[in-house]
Amino acid sequence: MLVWERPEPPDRPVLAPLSRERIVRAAIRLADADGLEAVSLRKVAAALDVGPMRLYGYIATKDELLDLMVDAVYGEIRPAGDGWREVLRSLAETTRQAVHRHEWLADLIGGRPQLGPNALARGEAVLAALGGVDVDIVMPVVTAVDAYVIGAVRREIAEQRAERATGMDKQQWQVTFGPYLERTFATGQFPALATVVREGAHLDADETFRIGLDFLLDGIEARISG
Amino acid sequence: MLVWERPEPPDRPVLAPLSRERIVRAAIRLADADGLEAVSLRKVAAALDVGPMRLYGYIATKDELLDLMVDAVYGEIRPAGDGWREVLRSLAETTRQAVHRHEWLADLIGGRPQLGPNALARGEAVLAALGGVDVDIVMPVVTAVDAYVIGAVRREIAEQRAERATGMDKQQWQVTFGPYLERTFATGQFPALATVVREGAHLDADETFRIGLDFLLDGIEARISG
DNA sequence: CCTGACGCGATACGGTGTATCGGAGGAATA
DNA sequence: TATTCCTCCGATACACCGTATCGCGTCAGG
Repeated sequence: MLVWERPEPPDRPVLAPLSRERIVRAAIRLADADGLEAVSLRKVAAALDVGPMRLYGYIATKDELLDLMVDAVYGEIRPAGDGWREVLRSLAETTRQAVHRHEWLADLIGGRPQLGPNALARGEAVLAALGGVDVDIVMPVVTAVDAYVIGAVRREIAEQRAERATGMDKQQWQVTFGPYLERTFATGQFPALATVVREGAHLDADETFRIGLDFLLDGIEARISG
Repeated sequence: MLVWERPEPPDRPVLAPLSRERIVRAAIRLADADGLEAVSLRKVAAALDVGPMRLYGYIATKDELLDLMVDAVYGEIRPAGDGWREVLRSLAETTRQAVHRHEWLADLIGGRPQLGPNALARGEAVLAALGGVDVDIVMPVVTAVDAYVIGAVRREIAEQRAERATGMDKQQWQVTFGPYLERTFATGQFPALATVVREGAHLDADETFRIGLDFLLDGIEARISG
């Protein structure tokens, strides 16, 4: 052991003063790269060259960090378009795209009320663009579209992960539906299901999302301008 | 320490021979009582008077246990009714009720493809009841309804938990919308949002769910029988 | 120069999911 | 019956988690 310890490498600049924002960005980078289960306070701290406990000066709890991550992504969503239908479609599509950019969002979306600044700004943008719609019905309409999007993207990402895990691409999956399901269908227990899967049209994820969204928008149309 | 150890309490009957089903039931009991985060393999095992490692003879992983829990609840859902609209409405309502009986389901639903026997049986029941509907469109229709339900109940349970956490009842929550939001609205950053929240009709969870569902069913009607 | 407060981060604690492996118990064989 | 083998159970262990605690180094004030 040395008698005098080198006091500090004096030239390493104090990179940046650590902040909520830097913490959240680091967490999102980890989640984008390796999924949500790769986000631990220890790993986030390590990515910032800092002890784990340092983070508690900026966030109260891990759940708060997750909320901040979600809100950060909500900052990427800004619906646009003319007329209520375009606005709602844009809201749905841009939200879906955000989830595809950040798969881990599928695990968190809808799981907690989103009251962060970016989520509120998104809501403000939507409602402002929907200014012409009856104030008593606009909230249920937006809520319904959000609900549909949340459920649809969750299923979509879940399916995507399952395909990735089995190593099958979409085509194989839909044709064979997995050896397990083939076997199950072969038992004849689920005739209606088997018929639909084998004879029904097979749609890709984009089409499925759009069709369901169109159902919903068509139904909304009847109440808004019908 | 005794010279002879009591070999075993001979009268305690070997209660039941441990099975997937008993494990899943125990896990569901824990989750119903204390939430999903109370479900750990150690606690489930303890509830069954068994060492944690015993469980691995029946399940491969904790995720598999969670899948089995979800599938077990799917066994409670059996839509009924005459005509496609009644069937779909019943599908949505009974699924929602199942989530309200098992709040933890909101955390899991839609998170993985459900291919268990009960989920398939639910699908079979729905499709069989929808026998009259065009085979090319029935799948997107059911998928859309499921997506809406998943997103809607997630938001619903999330909001319910937030209210419970703040100790506010629904009325207070909607009127004050929390001191934080009041303060935020007071800044004038979100005029459209503030207007809608303050002037729009306030609906309870049942109404909100039903209205969104009606939007969707109305939109489906146009494609099915319109 | 001394003292005090303060804030950082090392350490610690109780928990998690699950891999490993020694040993007990029963079955099969001599 | 005695002995060997095999199987399967569960104690132990490992790596990791979120976070409470608290000693120490550092700096401000007297």
